[in-house]
Amino acid sequence: MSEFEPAPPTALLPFIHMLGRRDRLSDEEVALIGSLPLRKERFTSGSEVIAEDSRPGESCMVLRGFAGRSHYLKDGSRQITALHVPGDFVDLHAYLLKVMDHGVIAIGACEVGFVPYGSIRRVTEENHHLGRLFWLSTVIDAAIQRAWITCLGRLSAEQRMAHLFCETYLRLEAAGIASGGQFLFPLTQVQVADLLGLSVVHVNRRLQELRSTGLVDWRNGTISIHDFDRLADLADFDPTYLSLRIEPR
Amino acid sequence: MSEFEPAPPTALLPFIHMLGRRDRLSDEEVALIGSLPLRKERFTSGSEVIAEDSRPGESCMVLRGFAGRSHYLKDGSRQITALHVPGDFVDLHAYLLKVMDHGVIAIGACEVGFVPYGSIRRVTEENHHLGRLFWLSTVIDAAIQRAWITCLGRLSAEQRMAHLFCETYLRLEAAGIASGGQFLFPLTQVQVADLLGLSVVHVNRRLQELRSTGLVDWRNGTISIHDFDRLADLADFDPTYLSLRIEPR
DNA sequence: CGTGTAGTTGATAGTGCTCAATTTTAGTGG
DNA sequence: CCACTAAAATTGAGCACTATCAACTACACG
Repeated sequence: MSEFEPAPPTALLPFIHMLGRRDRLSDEEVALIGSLPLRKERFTSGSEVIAEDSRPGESCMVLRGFAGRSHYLKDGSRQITALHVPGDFVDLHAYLLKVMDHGVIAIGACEVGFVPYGSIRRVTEENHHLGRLFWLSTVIDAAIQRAWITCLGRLSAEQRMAHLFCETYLRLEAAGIASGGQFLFPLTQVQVADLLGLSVVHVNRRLQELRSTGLVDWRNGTISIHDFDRLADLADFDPTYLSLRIEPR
Repeated sequence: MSEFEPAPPTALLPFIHMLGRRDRLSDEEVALIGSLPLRKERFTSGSEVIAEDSRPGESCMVLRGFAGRSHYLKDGSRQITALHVPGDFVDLHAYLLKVMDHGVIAIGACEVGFVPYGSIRRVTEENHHLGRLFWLSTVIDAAIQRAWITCLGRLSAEQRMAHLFCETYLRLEAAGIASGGQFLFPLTQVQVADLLGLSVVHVNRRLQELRSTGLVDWRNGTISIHDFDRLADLADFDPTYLSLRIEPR
């Protein structure tokens, strides 16, 4: 980073880190991202960050902790359609969609930053490359969602859980906040059930089975992956869809 | 359309129609879309339009028929993660992702148009509004995928099928090629099973049940929805996620 | 020490899968 | 136009995976 550019706010580092794993960023671009006005807010687990069917005027980004996208059905059941980690510009989608087709909720304690649409527009029009990187971030979200569709459609409960653990680890690593196969994972089993389209009881039982393989453990809000390769193999996990390669975009 | 602008090629009308259901397009923008070079190609059912793991240099758009995104698993099973209808700019995603994390296949006989990345870049940089609309098209894809995640995670087999029928009808209507509750649907039951994450046998049995409700029928490659509202109610279908509203984007 | 949440266990039922066979439909060449 | 063939749709039987319901335990917090 040039000594003449001010350092971006610490809160934005995971986002910059995440983009930096996908393409080169110029100093000017880093500064431009740093210039985004950011309204920070904290949420307790389960609370609503953005309401379904609302029309927000800002997009939100996860700064610390986890957030998710939630869909409620008529019968009261719920599906969490995405899990977002620090650095994810979660609601860039609504910048274009205008109306929320889903809610955004905090999963575990979570700090979120809100960026007004006007600033997003200014930055993307001012710098085409950055505009494409913002676009890229939504398109990576879509790729992750496709992987989840395959996961829910064709994998067993045990495989789905293993897949979630593999993916979450790599994404946290890409955001620069996990290494050595360990990461904080402050979800309840109910939340994991809603992520994986399973019942809590079944999540509990398959988790015990996964533990007994020795490949991975999840206790007290921490996941430890003891053998990533074999876990990935079990889950049919192929990280291509995370686009973790530096490419000119 | 201004009498001084040349009409866009017929092949692009579904795309223009689809965008026109989401925002107003100026004559100039329609002309700019019409200026995109389009290499057309036909595919027979099941053939590969774009290979998984490849690095294409053009994005493809469905002109006629259906296309889908496919994921193959190690054990040979397959999940189709998206169904695309005429007007869908399917592989705008790869414009940013660079490497295909999935394949694109023809579902039924299908005509596809290929647009080189250079032209996409030119158009989106030349006209910021059109750039946002291209972005929007990928973000709507993502919204549809989220709805599918909920569908696979929380709905019964019968509901999933009903949901697919409701969604496909509205999308075809938005592309200007379906009305009156009827549309061509040249999929095999195997393909529907791979879309819904079910076995063929089960698709067949639930389909018979759906038929017996009288709400919908699917025979000889044609779907007839006899009571959309009740079918949508059965499927817990809410079209919000399709963004079928004209908004300044 | 009481209360609430999260995690765990048992028992039972249901939904959807697999395997295997049969019927129907569509396409092909004679 | 018919016989032949392959693909698609359908049916039956048995089984596996996952859900539901209802307790019960463990732990954190005031």
